[in-house]
Parts: sequence; structure tokens; C-alpha cells
Amino acid sequence: MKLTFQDYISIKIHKTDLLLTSFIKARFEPYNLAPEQNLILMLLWEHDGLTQNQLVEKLEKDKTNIARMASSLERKGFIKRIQCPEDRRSVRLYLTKRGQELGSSIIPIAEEFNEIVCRGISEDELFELERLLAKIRENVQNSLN
Amino acid sequence: MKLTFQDYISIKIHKTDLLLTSFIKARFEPYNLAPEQNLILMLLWEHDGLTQNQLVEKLEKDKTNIARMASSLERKGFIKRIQCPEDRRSVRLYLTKRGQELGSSIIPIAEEFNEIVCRGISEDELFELERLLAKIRENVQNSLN
DNA sequence: GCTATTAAGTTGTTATAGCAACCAAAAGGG
DNA sequence: CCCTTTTGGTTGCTATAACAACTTAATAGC
Repeated sequence: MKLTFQDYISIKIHKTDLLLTSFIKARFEPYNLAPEQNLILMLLWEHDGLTQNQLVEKLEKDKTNIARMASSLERKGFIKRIQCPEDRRSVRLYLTKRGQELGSSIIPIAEEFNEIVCRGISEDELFELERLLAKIRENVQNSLN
Repeated sequence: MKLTFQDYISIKIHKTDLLLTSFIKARFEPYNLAPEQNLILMLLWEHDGLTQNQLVEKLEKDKTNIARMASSLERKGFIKRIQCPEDRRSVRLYLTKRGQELGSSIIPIAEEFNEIVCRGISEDELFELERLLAKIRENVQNSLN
């Protein structure tokens, strides 16, 4: 039995990720909200007025990506970006009324999404899946050194 | 125990995918080869002269992505794109000498990459991981209807 | 207090991904 | 044989991701 690159676990993870992303993207589409930008709103709904840098740390994303997502969220009218008076390098993100209201529509969709994804998968299986993904990340990170 | 969106399995799959992608990207960097473009070359090394449309089917990617990756591979001098005489709509991709030679450097890296990723994971665990990922894809696809 | 370093954001570039609209060639139906 | 439909590719646009280079503001060392 020949193992082609198509069988590589990394390819399967990638394809799964793409499918998940396009699925949630379609669900959010009616609200003019992109999936990753949603993560920023999720954090702002919990705690309004975070700086971009705080979002970089919480979401573990590149600062350039956060900046562009924030800029897009502002263009769409979901947030306002205000320069922080205590540290004028920083920018704080504040929800607009529209941004606040969006939560009541989006959060149920996110929860339903997670429910659909996990359907028919037991707690133990889910833990095992998470454990194996963590093992893979660990393998990669170890070989970076 | 509160479940925040950060705990969603989809987020963990996404982060794992990003880490895998950036890892293999760094490995291929010295050869001026991007990870997804590598998949096209992998198929051409097995069977030179495939059309873009055949690659679309084999890689299950959008035709626009294949077209742009092919165009990039041509700019980099790894392939030539030749209009198919039998069907003048089609474009066949042919490896250049450089493209052919690249295989002997790249294939071992891809195999080592897979070995690193799977390190410390048993056959059974790997199957279980693949099974659960397939289950998730199935869940998503079922709810698309 | 001045200078060197660090930190927060921005801009530019490349790669990936997906959608819509389009063009040209091929295939089908009468 | 002509007209309609389908098919293979391209172009344009948006979103995500990562890296490099840059600006400005804050901080540290002296």
C-alpha cells in the first residue's frame, strides 16, 4: 500500500480546516461578518475596549492581521478605533451600537456551529482528538529548535 | 467549567493547520517553493503534462487557485504552460528541467515532514485521528443540505 | 536629560482560498 | 449547420496569514 502525499495527516487537517472555515463563513455571511473578524468581536463582547496588542496576545495572531481585521470591522461599522490617551502608541477597539447588537445573532450561530461539528463525537473522542492535535503541534514546535 | 470559543475544536484544528503550514513553508523556502504549489509539482513528478483542470480535480481546489499557483510556478521557472492542441481551452503543465530536478530535494523533505508530524503517534492513534477528522467533515457536509 | 532600545501599529508583498463575472472553445440539439 | 449550453481558464475582489521594513511613542541606561 503506497502512501502518497494525499494521505499525509497534514493534508487531511488542512482540508478539514478549509471545510470548517467555509462553513462558518457562509453562516456569518448574512451579517457581513468574516469568521476571523468574529473572534475579535467575541473578545470585545466579553470585554469592550481592548487594545489591538491585547488581541494579538489573546488570539495569537500577527499584529498586521489584527490591524487589518480591526480596520475592516471599523469600515463595516461594528467598532470604533480610538487612540489610547495613556499610551499614544496603542489603539483601543470599542464596539458601536451595531457591533454590540450583533452578539445576540452571532453567538447562537457560533454555538450551533460547534454543536454541528461535534455531533456524534463523544467527550472521550473529542479529548483524544484534542490530545492528538496538541501532540502534532508539540512535534512541530520541538523540531523548530 | 465555561466553554469559550477558544476551546472550540474548530479553533484548535485551525491553529494546528496554521502551524503545520508555516513549518513546511519554512522548510521549502530555500527552494523558493510554496507549500501548495508543491502539491502541483508532486502530481507532475508522478505524471507530467496534466491539465489545470485535472489538477483541480485531483487537488480539490478552486480553478482560480490552480491557475494562479500554476502561473507562479511558471514565473519561478519550474513549469511551462502549453495550450493543448486537441482542446484549445485546456492548458497542460510541463515540468522544466529545473522543475524535474527539484523533486530529488523536495520529496525527502516532504517525507521527513510527515515523519516529524507523526512522531510518537501510533498507527491506531493516527487512524483514530483521521476517523474523527472525517467525521467532522461529514457532519459539516451533512448540514450543508 | 539624552540616547539607545523596545513596543504598538501601519504599509507593502507573497501565498492561499473562495466567489462572481467573464471569454473562448467545444459539445449538443434541433 | 446554426444556436444554445457546457467547459476550461482568466481577472477582479475579499479575507486570511506571515514576514520585512518603517514610524512614532514610550522606556531604559547612563
